[in-house]
Amino acid sequence: MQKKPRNPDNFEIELDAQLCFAIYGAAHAFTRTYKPLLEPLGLTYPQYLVMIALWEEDDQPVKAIGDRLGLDSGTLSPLLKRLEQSGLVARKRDRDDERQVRISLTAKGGELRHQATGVAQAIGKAVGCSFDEAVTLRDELIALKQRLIKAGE
Amino acid sequence: MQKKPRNPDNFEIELDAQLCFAIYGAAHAFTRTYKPLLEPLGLTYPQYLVMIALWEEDDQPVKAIGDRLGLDSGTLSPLLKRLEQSGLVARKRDRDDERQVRISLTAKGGELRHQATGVAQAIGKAVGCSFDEAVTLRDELIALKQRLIKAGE
DNA sequence: CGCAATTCAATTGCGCACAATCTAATTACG
DNA sequence: CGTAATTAGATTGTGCGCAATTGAATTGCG
Repeated sequence: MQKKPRNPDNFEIELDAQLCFAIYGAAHAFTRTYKPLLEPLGLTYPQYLVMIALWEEDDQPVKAIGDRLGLDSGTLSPLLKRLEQSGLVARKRDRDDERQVRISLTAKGGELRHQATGVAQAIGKAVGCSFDEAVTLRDELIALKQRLIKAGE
Repeated sequence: MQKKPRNPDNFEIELDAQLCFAIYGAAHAFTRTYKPLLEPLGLTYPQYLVMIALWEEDDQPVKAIGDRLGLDSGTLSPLLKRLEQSGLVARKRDRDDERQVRISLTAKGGELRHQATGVAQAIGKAVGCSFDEAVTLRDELIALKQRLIKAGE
């Protein structure tokens, strides 16, 4: 894969686009790998992320979950309603600040954590690289994300 | 960031989940970075990917574009209709195999390529890492994607 | 105190992403 | 040859992801 100078009359995908495309593809590959593992739990991948956030710390406001996952209320409101309908979480207004809706795990939602342990193991196997490699890649991606966010002010 | 053995009664996000989450976040950061750059061109990011594919090789069947980008007809059909309505591409049945719909650039679609040169430059700047770093990261991601796909048979 | 600005969540609208299903065209095979 | 299997694309339905708007609650400031 050689790098040629940009030539508007002889277009090639630039490295930046290749990198972006590689991330795009890897992200989709991840969600596709998670899908069959999460299906028995009745969760989609973004719902699983929300459950992880709640397993780490129960009874959080929507805003806190959104900050953690980088999602806004337009995404979370319907998603949380579906989790509520599945009987995994409860939604109640904070008494001290009635603007906030606090999300808490139901007994069923808390127990799902045990069924989910197999998921991480299966993913670890599918990732198929060493611990150190995974750490490095994770940190590079986090750094890249930070630079992109910073570049966008 | 220390690694502790898995303990179902004291849950922590596993490295695999952290890696997945990092990719998820980086992918979103990329699309957010592209968004304001592509807006003046009247393109979304997936539409931009399709245009790149067509700038590389004009007059492709939907299937070929889908294979290139990892998208199916359920995603591409409406997307291509929008590109057609924007006057950037034309859709016509292949005469030799009427199952296929060939997508070709209009004059307007071809010219858009010149306006798009600034996009890659801006992304390159936002990515903010060296050429070698970007190459390495790209290749690691491609390898990871391949392993994930392979693990899913 | 009282009004303006801010914050939080919900809602609306648009555009992917993908499974499942459908139709039409082509190819394979007995 | 003719039927079955395959292939291409479109359609439908569900669920994100995000911008923009709304409405209610809270905070800040004169």
